[in-house]
Amino acid sequence: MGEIRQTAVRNNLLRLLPTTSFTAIAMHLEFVELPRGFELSEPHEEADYAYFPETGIASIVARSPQGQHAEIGIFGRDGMTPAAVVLDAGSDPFSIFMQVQGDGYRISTALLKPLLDQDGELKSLLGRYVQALSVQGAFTSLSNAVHHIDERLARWILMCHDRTDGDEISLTHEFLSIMLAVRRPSVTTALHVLEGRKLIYSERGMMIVRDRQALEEFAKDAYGECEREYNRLLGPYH
Amino acid sequence: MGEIRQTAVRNNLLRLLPTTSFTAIAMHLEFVELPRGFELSEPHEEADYAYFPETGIASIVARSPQGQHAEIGIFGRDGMTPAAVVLDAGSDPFSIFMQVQGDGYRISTALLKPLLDQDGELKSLLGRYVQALSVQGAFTSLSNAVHHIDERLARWILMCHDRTDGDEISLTHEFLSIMLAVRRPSVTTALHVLEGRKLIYSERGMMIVRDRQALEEFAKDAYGECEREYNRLLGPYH
DNA sequence: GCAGCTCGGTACGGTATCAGACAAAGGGGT
DNA sequence: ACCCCTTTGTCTGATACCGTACCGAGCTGC
Repeated sequence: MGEIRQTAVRNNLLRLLPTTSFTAIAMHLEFVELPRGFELSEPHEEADYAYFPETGIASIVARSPQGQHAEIGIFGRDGMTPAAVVLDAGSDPFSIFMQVQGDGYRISTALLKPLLDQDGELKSLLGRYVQALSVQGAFTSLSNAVHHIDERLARWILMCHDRTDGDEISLTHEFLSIMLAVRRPSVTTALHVLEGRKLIYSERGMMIVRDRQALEEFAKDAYGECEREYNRLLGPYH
Repeated sequence: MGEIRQTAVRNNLLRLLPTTSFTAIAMHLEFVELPRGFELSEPHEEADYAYFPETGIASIVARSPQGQHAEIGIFGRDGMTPAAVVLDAGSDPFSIFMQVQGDGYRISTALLKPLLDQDGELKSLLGRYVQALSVQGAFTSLSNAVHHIDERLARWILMCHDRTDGDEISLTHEFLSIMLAVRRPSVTTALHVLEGRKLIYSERGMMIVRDRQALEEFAKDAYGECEREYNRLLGPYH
């Protein structure tokens, strides 16, 4: 605790805080490992901690009563959870968990809430992030409705790539199929398409981005809008 | 203006405000007609007014660069726009317009912003609404991904029915097809399915809900989650 | 080196939905 | 009454994706 230098922090929200706001929050931040599968918040339960990832990627997943599920957004060092704290909503109906292992800072929600009430800058910053997140959800919705699987896969890879350091993303097809709400074999064939165009390289349990530029062109209509919105609201994060 | 009695107001957010908050905002509220097609806010533009509908239904639509579009949510007397004011985000990338004609109150965003900063109750209430709205978007996303057209149509009709007074909803198939991001003839056949099961009655330019209970059962997995969340956050609105 | 698991590749038939086109029906204006 | 425009109904062929099943390939442990 205690000694966190803001310039050494990688989480974009923490970086963007004014110095005074940062020092106020920093004394309560605790560094934690975030292993794959770690639950940052459970559906309909009030979270004990807010998390600001430094590395790794978290998934936000909605589930229907009958157990259908779809990913509605992801975040890494660009974001935080839970949005419900910022909106004074208590809980939200989503599963939020680490999909790519990493680490980050946490603060008890009991401590974060009063800080939010006192500090307009903090509130505004996190408010803008919540907007960016909900815009991401909206464009996921659009993509689910109108884009083909391979484009949606490309979009998804790009979004992960934005939030990781190297060009390597390690995930199984099974997992990807859940994220995209499609069959597992559909992921396999969609990956083959991308691989055939030399946009990515893929092998058991992981893939490597080979040509990011071309990947963006392939995803074209599916990628970009919510990234532009994030940029407008909170600047670049990588 | 001046003389708006809170008990006579139908907009649920205005109704839920504590009396002091309501009187503070009420003196700036202006009653306006909201004809079909009226733009409550345009993409990437800062809105001049915030709207609190009393009747009618508004659509929130996301557009991709290449002009694909999909509805991500709707609201009527249960909500307001723009969410961006609440989140200190300036604008948002959506088209928001009246899809069923109605009326409501508006207030200049320049006046609403300072009220939000001063009044914690107002801020909390609208924050909770923003959460409800973004949850609605999330479940739209899920529905787009996993549910069949007729279920999505049923969901959509139910959501409209929640926000209107009678059992009658007047919209063309063309319009519906845009909302659901499907072909126009697909709407026609999906409506036939619902009509065949005697859940609705449909004729040129309008439809009538005949058996709401059965409609909910038909939509089953697609309907209910975000309504429960709204209820938890803001109570019933009809 | 073999057993046993997870993960990935592939195949087959089925179907929901699409793209596009066209015709019939309703409704309003002159 | 008529014309015209909007809205709805229907058809044909194509295709993206599904459900299911099965097998091979790659890791891990002993």
